Amino acid sequence: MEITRNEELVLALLDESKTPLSAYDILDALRDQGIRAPLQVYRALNKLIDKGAAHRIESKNAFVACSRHDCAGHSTTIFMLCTACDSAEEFAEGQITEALAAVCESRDFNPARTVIEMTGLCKTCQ
Amino acid sequence: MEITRNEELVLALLDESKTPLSAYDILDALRDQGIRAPLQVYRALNKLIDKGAAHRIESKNAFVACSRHDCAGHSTTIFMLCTACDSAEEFAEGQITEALAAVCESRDFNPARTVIEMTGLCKTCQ
DNA sequence: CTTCTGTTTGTTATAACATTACATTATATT
DNA sequence: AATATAATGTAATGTTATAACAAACAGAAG
Repeated sequence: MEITRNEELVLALLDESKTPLSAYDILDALRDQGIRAPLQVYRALNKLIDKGAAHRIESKNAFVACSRHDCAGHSTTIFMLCTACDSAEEFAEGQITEALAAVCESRDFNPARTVIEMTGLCKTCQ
Repeated sequence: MEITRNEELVLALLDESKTPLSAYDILDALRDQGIRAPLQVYRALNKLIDKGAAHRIESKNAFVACSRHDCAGHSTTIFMLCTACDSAEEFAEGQITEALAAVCESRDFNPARTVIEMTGLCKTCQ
């Protein structure tokens, strides 16, 4: 799957950023480079998310580049979001992925997407 | 802690509803009963959430009544959200709560709030 | 009872986030 | 070149959430 110019711009920006960016942050940052409307940003973000190259942080309405190899893979992503420095640390944890899978099994739920987000203070900020 | 009139209206509506409601759904439903502006709804919702009487579903920007005794208690709430019937099933699972606590411990993260939401097909709909 | 204080309420306006609809351009295949 | 498909641009609009301020209310202190 090819990456388009707009996707490339958005992904590069997310990659450089130390914190999650809102769609409108992205729009503002890329006006020079020809991004003029929200839709251009949302389209690029959605494609990137489909490809596993970016994630949406639901509890912030914001977006980050995927920090792992390629999150299309099948373990559940967990985010630790710091309210002080606004950092977003991404990781996976086999035990939790499995525990959730077991719960779905036992309750006959067929999950398409799982969101795990913890908000609080990171190591540095507490 | 007293419950105010607006909180009562909003909570009663959420309690009756089989599915999560957006703030504007609530606003529309309660116009007759004197709710006229978004802020009245958001204020009530925030209070209810603080009291553990309601939850916000981050991945839907919607709200539900707490279906358990009183979620101020300290296990993490998990939601299973069905994309077909729009149901939201709430529950807790000790193993997952503990596994997340362990991860926080090991990474020196101090969590204030944890969101776990699984979106997919419920038992009935799949 | 009345003054003070803090909380809840109401209202308007506006900010922040996201999508619909439609016209256009690019690409790739036949 | 003709056609089909995907990507892009633009304007308008829809949806979600908060800021700022004024007013009403309730309880405590004098």
